Amino acid sequence: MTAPALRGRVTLEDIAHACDLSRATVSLVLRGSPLVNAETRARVEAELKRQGYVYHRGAANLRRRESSTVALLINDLSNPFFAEFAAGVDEALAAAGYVTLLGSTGESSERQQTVLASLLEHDPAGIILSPAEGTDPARLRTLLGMRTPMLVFNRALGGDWDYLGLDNTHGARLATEHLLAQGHRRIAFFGGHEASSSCHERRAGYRAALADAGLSPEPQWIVECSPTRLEAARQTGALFVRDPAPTAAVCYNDAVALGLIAGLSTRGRRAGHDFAVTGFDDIPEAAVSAPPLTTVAVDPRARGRQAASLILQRLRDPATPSAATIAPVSLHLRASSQFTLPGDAA
Amino acid sequence: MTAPALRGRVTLEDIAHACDLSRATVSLVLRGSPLVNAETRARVEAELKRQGYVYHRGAANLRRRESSTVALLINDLSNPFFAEFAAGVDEALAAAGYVTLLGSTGESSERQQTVLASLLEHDPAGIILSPAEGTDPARLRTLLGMRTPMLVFNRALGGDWDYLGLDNTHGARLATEHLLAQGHRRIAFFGGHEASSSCHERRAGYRAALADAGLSPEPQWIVECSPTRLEAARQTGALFVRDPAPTAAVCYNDAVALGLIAGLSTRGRRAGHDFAVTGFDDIPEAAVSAPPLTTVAVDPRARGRQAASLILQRLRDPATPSAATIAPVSLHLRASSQFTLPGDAA
DNA sequence: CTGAAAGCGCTTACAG
DNA sequence: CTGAAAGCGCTTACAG
Repeated sequence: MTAPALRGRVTLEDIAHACDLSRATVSLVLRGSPLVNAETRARVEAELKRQGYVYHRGAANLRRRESSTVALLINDLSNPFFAEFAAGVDEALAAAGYVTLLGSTGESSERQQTVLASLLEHDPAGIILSPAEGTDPARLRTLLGMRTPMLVFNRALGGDWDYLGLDNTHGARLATEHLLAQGHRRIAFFGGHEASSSCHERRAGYRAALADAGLSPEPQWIVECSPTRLEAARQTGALFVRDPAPTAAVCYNDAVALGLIAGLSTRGRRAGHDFAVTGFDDIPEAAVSAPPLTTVAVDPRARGRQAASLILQRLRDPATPSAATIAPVSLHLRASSQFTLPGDAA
Repeated sequence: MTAPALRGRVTLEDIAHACDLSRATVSLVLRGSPLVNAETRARVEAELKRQGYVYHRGAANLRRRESSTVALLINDLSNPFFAEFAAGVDEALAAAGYVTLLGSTGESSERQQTVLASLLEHDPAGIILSPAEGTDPARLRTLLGMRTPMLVFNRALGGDWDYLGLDNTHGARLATEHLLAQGHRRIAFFGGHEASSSCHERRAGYRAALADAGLSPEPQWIVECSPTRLEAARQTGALFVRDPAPTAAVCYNDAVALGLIAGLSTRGRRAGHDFAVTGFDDIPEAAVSAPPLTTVAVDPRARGRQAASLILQRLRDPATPSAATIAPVSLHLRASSQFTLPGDAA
């Protein structure tokens, strides 16, 4: 089997010629102008269909100095959090008549510069960026200039870009309060790197909840590790090197929590029985792990829709106050019904 | 905080004017022509940087009648299979200098028509489509015409489009042989709809493996259900209504397998102990379910890279034979080490 | 109600 | 080595 023969493009000129009209009139038909005679319009529309005309939005955008695309730059779609976020962004952009230009940084700030430069050449009306770790705002600004509005998601960069963040502090507080309500008093914060803003904020929420309960964490209860399942499993032992050992842990995210559950199991402990664990993100795996994980639901798809509508609003009205002042997203705890703990009040 | 003042676009004309040159010469510099005097080139490059020039690829593409985008139409990024696939596509397209235009059909053939029409107006060089269920090839062809090459992924549509499919038959055979090797003789095929080509093919592989072992399935071992976790859990009972009941099931996909595991648990049976289950896809949840699932690894990310390189090859050489003749992807079984079964040879 | 003309930002033969 | 001119497919005042 061979490829079908490709045909050349049908242009307005072709339609105009066939209808004995000028390009201008055909263009008016396309754009739904009321000036055009009804009979003329009908003739043109029939011809458009007959020749299989496809509007060349790029040419129109060039002439009108507009753009109908928005660039979406994320870490990687392999991460369900970003995949859901991207799905939400695309859904809302499509509904508004925009097309999503996709780019992945792979969590590398170098690649981020390259990919962003490439996307900018496609003249997006706006940009939604979930910044790679270690992003330098100054370099970003140099690349971006002042032409294209950008919404930063998930990781604050400073600068005067719009920003949509999760209320990490509040989320971690919810998780910590959940464990306190179960009777736990020796609660660890497990995973993440203090240098990242989201980890920093989550730890703050954790400390605040403990402080409200008149508690303060032992230093050895705060354990750093890369936010991956594997690293978390490897670092599990760090929780138990010194007494008093914790009886529960607020984890930086679900990946870490799942790794911790595995790590506990290796040590003969059963999560949800000997040791309580909470996650953050509510990734699909959280619901099917054994036991199902109590976690902070972030609803990344809704965040995506929200990000899209923020950037669209900015495009409509460039003078609106920056979204950096918009209240952070509120989160809720999705507690697993199967996740009950023995009273372990120390 | 207010939005930064947006500035107008810097064009070749601006650079040319500043350097006392014509647009043509600046264009030659951009395109790396050896004709340009070295000193002139240096001056232009400095000025490009100074003014923060951004190449307008759309304008260039219009003039050159080229395109540097590829449209990717998938069901929904919420499905990790498609998210991984999309990640692979984007990775390979970006490496080749293309930008991905994203579109989601939500498994609706109506939306597929709408979204594809919108993407076509952005003049993609090619299209990668994972078709929605119930896609009508004739309507697709009407919309597409003969201008834009398309690669169909995962679900055969007929027509003379390029096609990349999984070797479903082989995968299901592997899963079935795995269960046979464990000693099972009464093996069900659970989930999916016969009408879908992938389900049809997987059942064929299952039957073939059984036939090779001198077995043929009882009719009640073939159970239809929608390929979702919930439906699978609901349909679990259908496996046990009549004797002889199966001792194992080859599931249509991982979602169905996880639903079946839940359904078994409701009935007091333990998957991997009283009843053996295999999946298909190797989604991330498969590894963390209890017990971890033995499944057919499809490596959707590699499929994405493959799809991208096929469409790129088609763009390079429109006359290459259609990929419909390309050998289907081979699959392998990812057996969970924790998944051991009692000998249950009937 | 319709057409001629100019122009969006670029490229590419063709001269010189 | 550099520039003038035409043109990609469209839109939009401006005439008529």
